Amino acid sequence: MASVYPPAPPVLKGDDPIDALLSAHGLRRTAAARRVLGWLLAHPDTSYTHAQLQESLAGDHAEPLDRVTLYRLIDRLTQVGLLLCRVDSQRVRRYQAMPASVHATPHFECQTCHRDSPLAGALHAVDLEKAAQTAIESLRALGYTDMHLDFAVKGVCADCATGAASASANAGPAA
Amino acid sequence: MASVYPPAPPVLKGDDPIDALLSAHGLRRTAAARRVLGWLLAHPDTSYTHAQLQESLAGDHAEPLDRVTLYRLIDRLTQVGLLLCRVDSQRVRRYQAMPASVHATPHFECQTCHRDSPLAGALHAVDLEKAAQTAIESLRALGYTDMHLDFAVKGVCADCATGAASASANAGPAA
DNA sequence: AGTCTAACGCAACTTGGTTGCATTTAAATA
DNA sequence: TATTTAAATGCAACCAAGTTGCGTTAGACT
Repeated sequence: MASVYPPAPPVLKGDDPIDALLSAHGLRRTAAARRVLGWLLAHPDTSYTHAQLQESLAGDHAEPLDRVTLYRLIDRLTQVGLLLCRVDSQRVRRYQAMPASVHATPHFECQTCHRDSPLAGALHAVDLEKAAQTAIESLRALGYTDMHLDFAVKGVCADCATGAASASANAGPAA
Repeated sequence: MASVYPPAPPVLKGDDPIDALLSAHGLRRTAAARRVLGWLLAHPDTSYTHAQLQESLAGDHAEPLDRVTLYRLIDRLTQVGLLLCRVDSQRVRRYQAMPASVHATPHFECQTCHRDSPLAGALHAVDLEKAAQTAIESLRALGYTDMHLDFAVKGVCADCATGAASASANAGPAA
């Protein structure tokens, strides 16, 4: 079948950026992995719980994707650094496609829709990072290890505070 | 019996600082409340899980203090502002006697012994607080609500990094 | 002393997450 | 291309942290 269209590599197998990412991190290119990573990459800057992910993925296609498989898949993606995992104030884990720079960069995290956005201008981000790095270095000199900066303004964003809140609070900003 | 020593009020009932705190916050002075709040006030700057608290309290006295009672007691103490509650990276809640100022004050949190100490000198705390407050104000002007600053350097402190780690990791720095 | 309600304590339940194990399948190799 | 083999899947059972319901105990306020 494929031989009828000889030199047409419109979407070459290894070309797909998601497949490439998976392989580059030593993971297999399975249907589940493609769906999860693809979905999270398509919805950056927002974090989702295991339950939200399962629901969103089930909504798209038919097959609901096993609970445990999703847990393990998420674990693997997180371990290789493709996902970022945070624990929210309700103590559930939220996952997000790994942003370019999270650590030491001031963010705003909306506690309702769970979007997060960098606080570039407002607060002098660069100065803060520098000050923080200095602090971390001096602590390291004292024997402290494994340090990272945890810096965020948390609250409810304007969208959620007005009226979109009810919708966002329930299902997350999936749509 | 008591009338034999007429004017001697060595430890007047209302005088106990813990009882005073409880009453001042509209809580009853029960044995359990006294034990929990007393213990946490005696071990400031460190956060404890429900399980650690239950164990520590059982160690002191005899009666083990019911699981659910402790959960509800901790909730009440937190709601009235006597305790501070955080969720750690293992997604379990950790409680601590409310420090004078937590919000907007840079802290170091040891992920092993769960002591936390202010980062006063290292990083220009005052400048940071000011910058952060400015950022928060400008966000508020945009319609953002319920904001607070979440600012900490997390890592492993020198004590835990060297050798005390094993002991601390298991039971916390209770002793 | 008597009343009223907060706090207690037991049992049952829920939620988010994990473990064991047999089956499937991507990918390395023959 | 067929064979091998270890990673990934999916089901069931399990676990820990936390919650809910409800009858009982005991502070606190008259």
